[in-house]
Amino acid sequence: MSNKLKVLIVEDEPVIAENISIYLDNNDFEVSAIAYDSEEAFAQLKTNTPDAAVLDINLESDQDGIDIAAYINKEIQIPFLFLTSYSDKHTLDKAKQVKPSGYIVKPFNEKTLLASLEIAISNFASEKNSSQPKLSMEKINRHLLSPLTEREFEVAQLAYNGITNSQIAEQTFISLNTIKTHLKSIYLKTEANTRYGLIVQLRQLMAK
Amino acid sequence: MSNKLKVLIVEDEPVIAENISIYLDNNDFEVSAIAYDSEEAFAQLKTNTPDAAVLDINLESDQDGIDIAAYINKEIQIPFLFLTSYSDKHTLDKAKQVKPSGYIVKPFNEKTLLASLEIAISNFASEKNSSQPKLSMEKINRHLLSPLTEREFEVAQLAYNGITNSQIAEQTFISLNTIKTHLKSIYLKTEANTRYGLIVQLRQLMAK
DNA sequence: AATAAAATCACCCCGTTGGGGGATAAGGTT
DNA sequence: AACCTTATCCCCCAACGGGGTGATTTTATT
Repeated sequence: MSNKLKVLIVEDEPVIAENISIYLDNNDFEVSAIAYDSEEAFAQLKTNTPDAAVLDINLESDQDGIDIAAYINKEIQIPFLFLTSYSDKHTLDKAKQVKPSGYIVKPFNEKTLLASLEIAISNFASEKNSSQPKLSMEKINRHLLSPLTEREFEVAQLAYNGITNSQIAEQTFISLNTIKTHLKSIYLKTEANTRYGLIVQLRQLMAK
Repeated sequence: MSNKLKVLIVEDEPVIAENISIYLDNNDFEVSAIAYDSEEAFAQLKTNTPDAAVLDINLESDQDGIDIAAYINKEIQIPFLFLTSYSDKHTLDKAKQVKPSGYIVKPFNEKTLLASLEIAISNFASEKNSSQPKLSMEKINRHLLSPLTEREFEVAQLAYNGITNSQIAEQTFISLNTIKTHLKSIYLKTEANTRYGLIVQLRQLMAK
């Protein structure tokens, strides 16, 4: 089995599509398919889901590349780049709405395409993993008048993951009473006064 | 006051830097500064913080563009692109670690630079706003055996924001008992059994 | 018009949680 | 040695939240 990353190319110009395909093939990517129109693109996305996509915006169908991108965001969730001749304000504004990983304007440096693809896939993967955005003690303490101590942070983390005081006590091999003591101190410092208030507070501090 | 977006250029080749600068200036960006080495880059980032940065990787200083990117991530938090001649595996792998918004290889299409900058800034802004990631009823229900009703979702949202049942009751003009009833139903459907368990659950469902 | 689903409300009970104290031991600093 | 912070633990108690059970009204849907 190959561990090459599969890329779908959506490009209505056969010559260009073929070029891209060959270039990707020669550089450690596997082209899962070339779609010359949106119908083919949707079909490929469903049945032969790639790891990423390179999308032309102007296609000779009623649905353009941005529609495909919207579909990807809603149903497939893979990173994608736009590769197009148009970079006027209107097109760009529409492109922004679907949050592409990159936007390359033709004529383009093929190395830019490769590099952008790699970065896009890498960023996307690390974002997925950070779905459980680990709390950073540094970051949180930066926003608190009085910083959390290590133990307190540890308890806060466990509470953040939605477990009860007894479970926290078990996992840390600390008495339940001590957990409560730590939590009291945490509440003082974070100005929270409920456990769920704390979770919300931590979420917000991490987002700053 | 100008509402143009300020961009810092870090590029050790004066000719190229100047070119980029002029091009950006002519296209609705304001070049906050050109830094020819990392020291200047750090200084500019601190004292004249831009909205985005274009970074060359290979600089003639001991610190390269990736170091600058790391600094940006840690201290400044703005989007940035790499614009460089090198796209070998090693450089790319190092670049991946700092999660650039884009990676453009020289020689480059200037329109690609512009478009990439716009997209980068737009994506970054919308990510920041999603710090308060609004819950999507669609997205959550997609992962539940039995979907939340509208009222239930509304209550879940309020709970997600860390307020008490009484406060939820006040805000929705519903009796406290009814809030509790809705919550019971929500717990059944989400398989949570505490309010904070629910918050964690919702966070995870939204991340999928 | 009949039926199902959703929304509204009530009461009881108990467990966890949160806030009030108070206390001792370990580690680091001056 | 004196001092401060951190970490550990205990008890009490009120309050909020979660679970059980039941019931009525409103809104869709057929």
